[in-house]
Amino acid sequence: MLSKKAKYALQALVRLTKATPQSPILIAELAEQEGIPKKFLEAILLDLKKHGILQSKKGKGGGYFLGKPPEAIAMGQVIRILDGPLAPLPCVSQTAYMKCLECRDEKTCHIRIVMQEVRDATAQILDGTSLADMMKLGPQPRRRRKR
Amino acid sequence: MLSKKAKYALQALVRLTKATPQSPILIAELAEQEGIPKKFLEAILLDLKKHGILQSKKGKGGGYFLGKPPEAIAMGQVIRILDGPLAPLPCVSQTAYMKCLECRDEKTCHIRIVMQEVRDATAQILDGTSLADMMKLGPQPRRRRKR
DNA sequence: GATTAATCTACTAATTTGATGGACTAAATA
DNA sequence: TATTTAGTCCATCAAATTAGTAGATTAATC
Repeated sequence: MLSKKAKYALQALVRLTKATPQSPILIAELAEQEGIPKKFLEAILLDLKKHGILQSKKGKGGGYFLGKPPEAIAMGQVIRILDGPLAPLPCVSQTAYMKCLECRDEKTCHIRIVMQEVRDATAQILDGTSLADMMKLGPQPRRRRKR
Repeated sequence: MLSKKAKYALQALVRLTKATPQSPILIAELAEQEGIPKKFLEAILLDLKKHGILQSKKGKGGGYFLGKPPEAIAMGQVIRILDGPLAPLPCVSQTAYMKCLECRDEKTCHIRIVMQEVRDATAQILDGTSLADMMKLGPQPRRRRKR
């Protein structure tokens, strides 16, 4: 389940596709429009900034805007920043692999094999969908992407 | 991320494929073999029993065994029992749908559309894989199932 | 009726999640 | 350069969830 943090982040990013370095959007504005506690959103945006997803300007006329083109911002990356690995088990994570403590033979662990499939399917969708892709989506489901 | 509860449940179920009504397996035995706190496992098995996944016998010669054939036990069902809906957002859950509070138009919510894809892909794998299927899996990935 | 083993009730501890308050820093501008 | 604006940093907090424990009870077998 996605945390509120990640969901707020995605909501904010959708809004921020309308921002530019010349006309950034205020935290307060985003918070109000999306019904997100301002202080909470503040921490989220800062986190995204530290990972290069966003940039910001201080002082009058300041605010937030995208740190790179929406084509280069993958949903998977955003969710990992806020919620950690996509994998349902640490032993199938690509970005934060950790061996199961008592798992004697990982290669034949039945549970692991299924969870690996789940992780791959999830990652394929989320890493294969950029912010730009998402903005283009309509009510009709699309065909599965290749990569 | 799968909870320990769900992971323990799956581990126990793998072991329980070896049990029969005539020779059930003890909670204590399962707990020791899998390194699961006994009392914790107790609650998990009871929960699975209440949902028809397991059956049990009390007294000497008692223990747990599968409540239905392993072909009829879907991974998705087990995980839902222990961890709740598979969906990353309540608004894309088939089994526990809940509208987002401030989402004005669900049909065009970009986030929802992507999360719907994730839920569908996850459910396809987990509801399409029975305990029997899982036991058959080897290190080689299989082709995606139809349903 | 003694033993075995699951069941039920009720906690408790630890961790994570969601959120808040206030001081501090950098940029713009009057 | 003083003031205002708006992001940054730090510390803390409450609620919820997750993980685990304790002890009494019930049902089956010998």
